[in-house]
Amino acid sequence: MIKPATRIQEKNRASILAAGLAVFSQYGFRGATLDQIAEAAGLSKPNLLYYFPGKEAVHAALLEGLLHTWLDPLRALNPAGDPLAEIQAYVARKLALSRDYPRESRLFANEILQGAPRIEPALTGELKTLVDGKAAVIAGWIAQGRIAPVDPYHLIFSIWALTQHYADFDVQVRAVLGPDKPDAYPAAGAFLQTLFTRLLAVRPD
Amino acid sequence: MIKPATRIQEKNRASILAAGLAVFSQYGFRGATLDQIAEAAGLSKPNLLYYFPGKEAVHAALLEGLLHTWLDPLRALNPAGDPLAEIQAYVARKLALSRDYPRESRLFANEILQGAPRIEPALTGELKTLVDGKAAVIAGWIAQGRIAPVDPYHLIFSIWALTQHYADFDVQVRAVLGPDKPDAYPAAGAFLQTLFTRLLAVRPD
DNA sequence: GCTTGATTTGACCATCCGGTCAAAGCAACG
DNA sequence: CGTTGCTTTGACCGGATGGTCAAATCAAGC
Repeated sequence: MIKPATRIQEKNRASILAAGLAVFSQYGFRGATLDQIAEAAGLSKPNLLYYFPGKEAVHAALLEGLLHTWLDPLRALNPAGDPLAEIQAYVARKLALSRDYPRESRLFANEILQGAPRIEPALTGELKTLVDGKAAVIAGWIAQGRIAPVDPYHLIFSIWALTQHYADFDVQVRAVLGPDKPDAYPAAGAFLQTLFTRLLAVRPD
Repeated sequence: MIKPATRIQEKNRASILAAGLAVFSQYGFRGATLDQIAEAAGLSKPNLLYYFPGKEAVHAALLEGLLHTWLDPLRALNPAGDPLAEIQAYVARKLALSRDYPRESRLFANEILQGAPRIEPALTGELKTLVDGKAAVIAGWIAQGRIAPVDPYHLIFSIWALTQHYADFDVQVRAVLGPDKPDAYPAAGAFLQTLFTRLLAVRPD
């Protein structure tokens, strides 16, 4: 019963989502206008509304696709791996996400900042479940003495905060570092590796 | 030549700013409406516009007052103090700011997220100057071997990111921790103290 | 080339929103 | 009480914005 979605449909839906990402992430939901999105997508406004029933729907489609991508790096944390290496790899993946998909990060940040009116259910559901699971894994590592003791939840928060900061507060980072340092990410990566090593490495004594 | 601002003027201006803070921090600049702000302030819209020339002016007044408050904790970093204690105290002050003034934090975050269209000059000016100065102080401490070597700029970024996260992403933090843990700040404070101690303490060897 | 269904669009609508204005209310002071 | 200047407001305006609709265009199969 599902219509098989022609070539042209896929193409237009894709460019609308791409345009929506660009516009929503820069101006926020209310700040974005359908005309802006339509123009960025190379379509007329009524034509855009032929593919999505409304502004809300474009935004919702973006957020839905986003959450998965965003949680994948955490999902990949392997309980059977070496604890410190696993966490370092997670940090690196998350930082790469900030570097490569800053607009997605800002779209997400905008949503949370406004109180997550559209994805609150996903936070208390999917997100919490996943984090609870991984926090238990980390707590296990700590109990085994394989990493230094820390609150697993706040450890995860710290990874989110530190990595997303470089995407969400990009303008500020750039302003402080000055124009000669156009790319903060190499130094950021090195810093974060140092930070989490010193935080988590079991002291040799 | 300056009019001495009556009691009633001060009161109304104050309640407009309070209302503006509440509304702007929740909905962003474009998402906020003058009617909302006026109602929250207990005034009619034209009456609000009698005290401020426009929406922009209310927002600007809020941001202006904000930057000073926001930078004070960093300004108080004392070059003559004990390095680790100074940084820990800075972290504590900044975290207290997130706890006590979350709306101010979100207002600022909103502005930066949108590309800082209204306070970019302050970022490249006042902010950068202050950070450059304090980064030099930290670099001095490192050169003297009084704290472990780290990139001073990214150290400062990490303090901002970690403390502001608890205000800006409050909804997410709450969603993950669940309803039984209504106040994340005590645990957050302890976690951050541990983190920065392990990051910066000079290893006894 | 004709039919059919998918796609596109110009014109239009209702609502919201920032902002104006003239007039009304009101407090203070002579 | 009357005047003066500060404060408040109902009514209104113009432009932006989300969304609709009927008609036009186009693509594909026959």
